[in-house]
Amino acid sequence: MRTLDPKTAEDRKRRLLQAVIYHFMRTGKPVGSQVIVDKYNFGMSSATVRNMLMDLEKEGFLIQPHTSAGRVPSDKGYRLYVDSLLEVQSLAAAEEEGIRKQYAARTKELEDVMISTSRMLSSLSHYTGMVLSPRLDKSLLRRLQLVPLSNSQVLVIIVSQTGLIRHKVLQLSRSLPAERLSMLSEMLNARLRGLPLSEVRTQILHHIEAAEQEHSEAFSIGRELARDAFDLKTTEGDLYVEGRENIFSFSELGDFGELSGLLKVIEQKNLLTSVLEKTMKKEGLSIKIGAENTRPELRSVSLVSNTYKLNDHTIGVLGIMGPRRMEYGRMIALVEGVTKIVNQMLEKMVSYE
Amino acid sequence: MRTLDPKTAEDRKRRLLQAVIYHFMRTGKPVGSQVIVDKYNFGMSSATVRNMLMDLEKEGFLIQPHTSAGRVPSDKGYRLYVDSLLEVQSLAAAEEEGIRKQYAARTKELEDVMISTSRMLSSLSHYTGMVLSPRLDKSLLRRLQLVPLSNSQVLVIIVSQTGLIRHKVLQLSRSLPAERLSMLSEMLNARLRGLPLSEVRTQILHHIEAAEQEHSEAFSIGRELARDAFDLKTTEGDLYVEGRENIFSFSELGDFGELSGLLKVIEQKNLLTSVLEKTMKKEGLSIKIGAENTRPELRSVSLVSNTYKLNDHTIGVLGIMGPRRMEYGRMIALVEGVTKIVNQMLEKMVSYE
DNA sequence: TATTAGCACTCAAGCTTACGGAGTGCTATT
DNA sequence: AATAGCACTCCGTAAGCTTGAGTGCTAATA
Repeated sequence: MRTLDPKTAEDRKRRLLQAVIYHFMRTGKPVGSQVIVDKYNFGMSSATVRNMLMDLEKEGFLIQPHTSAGRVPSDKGYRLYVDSLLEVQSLAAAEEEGIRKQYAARTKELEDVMISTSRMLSSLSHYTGMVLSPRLDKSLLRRLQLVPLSNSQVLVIIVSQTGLIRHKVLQLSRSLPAERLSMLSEMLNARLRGLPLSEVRTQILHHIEAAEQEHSEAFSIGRELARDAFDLKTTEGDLYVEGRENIFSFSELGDFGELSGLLKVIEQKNLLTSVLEKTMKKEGLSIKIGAENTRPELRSVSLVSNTYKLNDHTIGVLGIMGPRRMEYGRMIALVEGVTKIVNQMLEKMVSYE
Repeated sequence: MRTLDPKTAEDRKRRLLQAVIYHFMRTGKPVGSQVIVDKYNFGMSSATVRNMLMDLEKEGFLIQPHTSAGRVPSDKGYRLYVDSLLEVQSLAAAEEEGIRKQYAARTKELEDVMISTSRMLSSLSHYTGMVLSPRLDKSLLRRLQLVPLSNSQVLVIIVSQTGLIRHKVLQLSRSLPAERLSMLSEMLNARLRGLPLSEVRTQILHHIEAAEQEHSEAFSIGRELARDAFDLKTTEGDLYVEGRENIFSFSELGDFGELSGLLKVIEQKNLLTSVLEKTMKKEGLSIKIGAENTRPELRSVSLVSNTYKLNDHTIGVLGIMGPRRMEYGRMIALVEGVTKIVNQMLEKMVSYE
């Protein structure tokens, strides 16, 4: 049995890589040939292992921090590990049920779901949990309500089909009696319901123009509505982040500057939002390992995220950010499990309509 | 002129302390006797300065990190500095006008004011800006509106006199036609307006009981309203924090653990809220230096905060968190200036009513 | 021909030593 | 009371040394 079947040899190399990555994930220290021999039963000497490690390094799956140190997985190594070596676990039924219960009953509106979800992701992973909520302008209008606050102020309430609730105070240039306002509210509500919010703006103007003859005051409020309340530039998806403090435990306390850069990205909503939005481009699970993230500040972390949807339309992303050496298996299972639950909750929420 | 008037001597010691603190604030390094002689014109030799420094240390105003190092101000030293040495500057009129403009026109509701204010504090101080918004249960009800979302769901909108807007989705146990709901909405609105929100809950039940004979359905929704929407335990003052990332530049990159603890406090809303609430107990400017903060994690930072009010009632706090060696003069002026502006804005907002 | 044992080599990390500099406290002097 | 002078302390840094884990290569082996 001297000569090995090349397939077997290749297979063994894979298993070795897997062992190295696995060990590194647990310890965080470069892995040497001796440890492999000691702790994993490959039935060969350290010298042989070393030869194979050299091969793996030449192929780019491993990296030596410096000559005569053990090996550390490269991004490419992790990638292979994630893509093929890993048998994807799924959340145990009991575990999933547990999560479901945690959501409790108080998730009637979308914001609650978002908050609970980011908490859940963070506390179960011990990393940082993130959820990007649906963009308002992509949602359909479920209800529009004008509430008089004073002679010259109106509170505009916008409820989207997805359960997002937004409000905005409008300063009127001319006053409007309460009864007229509530009529207007009903009128607009009836005509605009079900429209995408991005179209509401132009539709308001349209309807208002038609009504202009009848009630000139409607014209002015309509213009203000369209301009201020439905100016959706500012209504990009909201970001919910939980467990930022965990980056201290997982950032490998490398150097200070790196940590600081990471913090800066995590603290700034717009930066993190744009990162997440990128992963939303294609539906489904996304894993970004180290430098696969475009932002250089994120080169030492990995992102596991998934899109969630409603009526077969992708409407948002959720996921976790952790160290590159995370237990991808568990994390993938977690993110997928939570996504599943969120999808179901959203569906249920809309069906109440 | 050998023998000095004791008053003059004391005065000179004060000025020396001031110089040490001033210098330390700029450089962050322990201050030695030589530097004082070189850069500040006290007209005496380093030996004399050393003697005085020893006195100041014995009195507890200065600390030596270790034998044969320069001196560093103690909390007590900063305290004296702040309390008496410091001539409080006020914001230049032009500067104040600049801030006022920054607030822009889009601050019609309270939340906008809070957000803008925390941003303002952070960006002008380069530290971390914080605002604690009024507690909802302490405010008066300005408007209550029920909006039908579906047969079994009602959106409850609560607008406080201070301009706080809260919403809550209510799941009804029995359905209610839209017209009846809007009548109920108007009825409650008329009767409850102006009441403190903390009383609204019991009042709802009261009014509902009276109406029970007429409309039994009102009873059930009223109970749900009182139980869910006006359960104000969860409505403690909201916290707005901006510029967390700045703690990296001011935390003197001491040791890692300290920074991590600080981060943890800053990240957790409830912790930071309770810290700020403490400073709210007595009205007016509050300066907490280092260990004067009860939380041990905050022992290396200082807090400059001020209460803001409406109708002579303290309703919230705003302030900054920075390094102990901050320029207290400028920071105090900043916090006071911003408070003044916020007070005025709040007054104006309520007057729209 | 794949594997192994053996060996020389490398490098990071930790420890010791040396030393310059900043700063002090004390004492004798003015 | 203020100062000059001096011995001393301690930090920080750099240089040298040792240790140990780990490597790559080569020659022997089954």
